[in-house]
Amino acid sequence: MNIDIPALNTKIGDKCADCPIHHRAVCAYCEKSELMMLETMKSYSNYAAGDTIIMAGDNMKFVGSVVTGVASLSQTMEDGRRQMVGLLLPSDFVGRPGREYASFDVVATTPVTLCKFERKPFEKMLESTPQLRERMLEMVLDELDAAREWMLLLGRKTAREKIASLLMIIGKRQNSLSPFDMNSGMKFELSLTREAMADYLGLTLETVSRQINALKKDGVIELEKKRHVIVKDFTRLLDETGDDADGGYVI
Amino acid sequence: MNIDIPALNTKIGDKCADCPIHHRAVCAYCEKSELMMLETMKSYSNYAAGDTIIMAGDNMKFVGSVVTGVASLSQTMEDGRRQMVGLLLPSDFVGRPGREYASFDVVATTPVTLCKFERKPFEKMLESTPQLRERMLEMVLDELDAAREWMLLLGRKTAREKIASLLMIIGKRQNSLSPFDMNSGMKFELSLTREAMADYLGLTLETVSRQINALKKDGVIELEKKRHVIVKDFTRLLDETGDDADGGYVI
DNA sequence: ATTTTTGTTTGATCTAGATCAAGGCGCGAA
DNA sequence: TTCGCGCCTTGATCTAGATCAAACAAAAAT
Repeated sequence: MNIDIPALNTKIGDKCADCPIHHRAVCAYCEKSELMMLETMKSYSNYAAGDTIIMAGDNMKFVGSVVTGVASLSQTMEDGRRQMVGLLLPSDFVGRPGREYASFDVVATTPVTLCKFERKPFEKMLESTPQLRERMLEMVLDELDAAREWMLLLGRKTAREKIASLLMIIGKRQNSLSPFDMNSGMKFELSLTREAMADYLGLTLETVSRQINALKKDGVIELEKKRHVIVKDFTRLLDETGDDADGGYVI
Repeated sequence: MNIDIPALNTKIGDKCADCPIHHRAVCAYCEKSELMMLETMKSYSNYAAGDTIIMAGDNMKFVGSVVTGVASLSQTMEDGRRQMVGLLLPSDFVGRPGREYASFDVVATTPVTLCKFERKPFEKMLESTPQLRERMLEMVLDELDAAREWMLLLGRKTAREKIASLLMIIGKRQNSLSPFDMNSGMKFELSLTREAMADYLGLTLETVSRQINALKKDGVIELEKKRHVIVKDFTRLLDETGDDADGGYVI
């Protein structure tokens, strides 16, 4: 078997024919689902907000990608301290080919639809499809870079910088914006609770609340309905992240 | 070209015939160096402590692996705040096939010998050698897991837990120990300055100094010559990390 | 052998963010 | 329409770790 899969080169923002989502990676194969179905046994699952999709230590039966909703990748210490180590938005890949057991919890933050493939058949496909493996490697390298950016945030940024960075990342991602447009404002839904944000940023929920309201008071953002953010002053928000003006934020 | 490279399955601790180091990944190809030399143009470089090996933004001319010494992967903010995002010990891979530019600084912490391959030929080899790509993917997945473990440390651990975790990681790695032996003590060289440790842990050097001396006073470790650590009570140190007794620390 | 330089310890003080403690504000259920 | 329950806000207080400031130790450099 050696099928040419042009969709492998799918970039963020391209649409996949089958799934109504922005695919950047693996689920791009859905386009070939008639072909792949046979051996990958694709299926969809829905999860309610708060559901644990995968627990650390679980035997990983499937890999897949997020179709709708937001899930989080997190770690919990025995005494309850929790750290989110990844945010899974639509098009993000879930699971690890070649890994028998999960290292982290995957929890649905909002209602989530997942597009699943059984792991074993997927791994077989991976073996026979060099482009897929290549794409996989590229994807994981991106994740690694993102994780390392996040380490800077966790280790060295102030609470305000952390919040600004989070807003930038989610806003940009949701608006599928390149690093250089939008000098005007942007508007997006922040589908995380204050607690989830705190777990992501290594803060307490009280500090998150205070900092968000401080940014509001300072006229950098506006809030409507608590979860809808309007960035009034984009350049200012970027400043507040503490990052170099040019770089990064392409997650 | 389709050479079988059994060394690809080299595990941590196995010796490579050519380089006098423990290879777990790519440099395992040195075993095949006669064959590969032609197109990969392997070479060695030495760096003094403090030398910048690669700067963020540099055009990456090579990939390679650390043969001797310790290097660090780090990020610096405009105002000088620095966060280490990875520690490169002997056998660790440096660089990113498929990436034109470096995302992070690589700095020699101690004198370092690097085994280098030009990136382009290496990438070509990667294309023609599926096992190599597979190995590469596995390696990057490990790094990603390690980065995420570190995110928990940075976001949620106390200063004391951070120090204990660092000592565990370096000690275990240097002694090539599996997670289950050594109920007695262990001894190792801690080749990082207090400042480097601080940059790694998201602390100040004063706090690092105080916490190390606190662990000494509490009888968990002993110090000889400032950079040589003797872990007196291994179980105790493990406790102090805050981690589950069983898990992880296989970097 | 003596001066620099570079790294480490230790103390005193300060502060960002944590912790503790009420209230408030939707919103779905009854 | 009111009750209850998840979120969110806001205030008061506390504290781990940062910051500031010396002095000390060990290794280079002269």
